[in-house]
Amino acid sequence: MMFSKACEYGIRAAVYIALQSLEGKRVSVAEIADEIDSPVAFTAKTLQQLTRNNIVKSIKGPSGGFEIEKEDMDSVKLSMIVKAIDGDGIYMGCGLGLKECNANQPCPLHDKFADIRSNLRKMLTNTSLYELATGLEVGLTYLKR
Amino acid sequence: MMFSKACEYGIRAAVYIALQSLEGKRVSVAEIADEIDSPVAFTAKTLQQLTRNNIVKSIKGPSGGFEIEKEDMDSVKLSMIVKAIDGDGIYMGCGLGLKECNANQPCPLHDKFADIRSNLRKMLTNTSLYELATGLEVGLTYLKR
DNA sequence: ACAATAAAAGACAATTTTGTCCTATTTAAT
DNA sequence: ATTAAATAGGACAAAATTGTCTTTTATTGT
Repeated sequence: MMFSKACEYGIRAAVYIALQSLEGKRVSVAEIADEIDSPVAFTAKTLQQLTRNNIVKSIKGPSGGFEIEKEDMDSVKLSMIVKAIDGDGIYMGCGLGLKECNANQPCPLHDKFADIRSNLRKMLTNTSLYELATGLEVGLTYLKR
Repeated sequence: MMFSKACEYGIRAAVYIALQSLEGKRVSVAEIADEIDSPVAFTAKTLQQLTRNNIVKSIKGPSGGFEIEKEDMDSVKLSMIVKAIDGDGIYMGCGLGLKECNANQPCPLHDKFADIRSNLRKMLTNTSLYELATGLEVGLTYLKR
């Protein structure tokens, strides 16, 4: 709706990886896809984007899988995941798709959107994977259904 | 970015139609597409959706075209256009794509998104075509570039 | 009645997104 | 060294979105 499917899967996957990493567990794509209810192969592709962007760490071979260092969890923000997969158009681009839309030459929605996009940008840049993972850990939030 | 291309064109087209209707002018698809810088045939399709939803009025034949009654302009809200083309998922659905995401079983972003989506919904349901068209009329906003 | 004009409708094409499958590469364990 | 387990990468397929083109329908003006 707001993000692409790939981005939705990417965020859910990252949160699940973080959750498991908090408990010192490394997870496979198969397990991730199962736990976040997403297509395995497609999720694998999406995870590749995240590893290339150093958002999650992948280890090949037996007992390999995905993980996120505990000390990185706090510095990895949602905005980094979204940007890696969808780009920053959601919170940077014009709501009506104009190339040149700014305070000087605003589209009719420019001012109306300003606050919303600003809040969205702030939320995404301030929310860390750690925060999301701990919410899950405590059993307050869910990744499927 | 936020809306589909069809929806972007739809909004821009509706605003342009409203602007011209304010001056008592009826406009053709060709003129609309030219003025909002969009593909003609595709814009025509999108306009069909708006006419079916009684958001704009279309008149066939010579000196026909699209228009919006002045008295309707104020009651036509952005949310109606968006809903007619993209559905209401942007401001009603879950940010992470979960089917069942609510206060009881929230996704990790549910609370973080609550305000943003609520503001977006309010903005869309409160903003009328009249308001947008008059901004254009005064020369404060733009529909292309 | 006829010709011209404009939207409606439908078939088709291109592109992007979403998704699958097979092979290659890396690594751990025996 | 060999085998097995895991991600990486590439080719392909399906579906959705975006876009074009042609024909039909309605309406106006002559």
